[in-house]
Amino acid sequence: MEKNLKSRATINRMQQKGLELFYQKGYYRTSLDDILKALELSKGAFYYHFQSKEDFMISIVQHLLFRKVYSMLIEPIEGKENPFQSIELCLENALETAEHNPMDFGFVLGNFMSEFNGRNDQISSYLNDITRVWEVSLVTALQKGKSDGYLERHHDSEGIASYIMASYFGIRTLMVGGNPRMLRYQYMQQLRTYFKGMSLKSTF
Amino acid sequence: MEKNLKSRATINRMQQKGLELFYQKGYYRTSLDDILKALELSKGAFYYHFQSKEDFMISIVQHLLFRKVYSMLIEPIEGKENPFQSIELCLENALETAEHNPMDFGFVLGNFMSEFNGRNDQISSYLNDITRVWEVSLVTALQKGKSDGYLERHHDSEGIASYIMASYFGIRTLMVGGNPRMLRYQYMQQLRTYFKGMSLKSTF
DNA sequence: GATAAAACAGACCTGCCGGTCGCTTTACCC
DNA sequence: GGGTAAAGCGACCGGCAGGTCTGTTTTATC
Repeated sequence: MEKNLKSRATINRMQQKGLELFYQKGYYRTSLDDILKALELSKGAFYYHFQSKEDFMISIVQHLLFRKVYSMLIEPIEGKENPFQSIELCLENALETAEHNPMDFGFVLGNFMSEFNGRNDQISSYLNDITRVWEVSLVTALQKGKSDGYLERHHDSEGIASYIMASYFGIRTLMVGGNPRMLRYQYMQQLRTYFKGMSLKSTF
Repeated sequence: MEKNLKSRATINRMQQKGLELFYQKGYYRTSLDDILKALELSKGAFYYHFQSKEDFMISIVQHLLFRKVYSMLIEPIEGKENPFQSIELCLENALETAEHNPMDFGFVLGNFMSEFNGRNDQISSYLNDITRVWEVSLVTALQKGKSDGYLERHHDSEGIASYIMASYFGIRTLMVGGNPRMLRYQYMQQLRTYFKGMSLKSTF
């Protein structure tokens, strides 16, 4: 294998397993040895590719985590006609995936945010960047919805976006300890009620 | 001072400072030495009163944390007439307190839930107990609201309660990294919109 | 003021964690 | 196929964490 390719492959394996274990056990409770043992790699290999555990985490956030959030929550609503319908479908899918995941520990982004908030400003900052991209995507969809006549102009797109995000963050936390199936159903039902009150064209 | 009283006083000081630091830095990142140093107490004192760090945390959850959640989120809505109005006011107050707290790290209960979910079943269980008490209180208020003609009977009280809780969990997470003042305003605005769609007697 | 229990002090143990460093192996190039 | 740099190895280090244990101080009781 080409050297550069091998390097990238190793880095990728480390990031993948790192995200997996950090998500499962939390960043601070997961040691590098845990990750390296699972990959059958050594400390030397790790510190050849990364400067520190923190640097490693940042690379995971910026690459893997961002892509994960993007493909799951942002991309599915980009450029769609009806914002309410597309957001609803997108969240429904996200919750369904979580529900059927026997190893679900909540919303990755949300977990990391509460783990790093106030503890590590740099990582928090990168996590907030992702949140902001999601927010922008929701606001854009809602604004477009106004142009296309799905939503009255007087509504606050930013406010709606924040509310949607907050509710999703929260329901994912609740789903871990509660009945995921029921909570997903209840959540979608209430989200529809919420949307219905603002929607012009009744597609419900 | 009477012995038993002194014991209780020390235990209380430990729990208070423990909750404070666990909230600020997280449970796993806070060492017993951190807590004991802040209190000018020794390991001997700690292990005289508690069996382990975990035992200590459980006592904090069951006593301090429960009371905190109860007085802030449950008691204010108990026995009130208009459920929407009382819930709205209660959450408004909670968010305002958070907003003006320069050392805000999010919703205590939510942070602990995402820290312990999947890592420590026992503590998670106690945290979920608190969540459930909150849920029951919301459902009760909503059911009473149906009797008193504030809410149509066909609405799903449990679903509404879950949705309210989820949104609060989430907005508190977002407030740490974002603009708390704006987020609080947006949240309350959207909560009112959500309630408005279900409310019979228009008190808004 | 002697006594016994309660309350606390703090040195110490063991294990782990992030990080270092000198060395070996692997892959490419001429 | 020997040289060279990338890639990887793993023993080791210092620090700190939870927890133990022995000894000391405080407090109530007689």
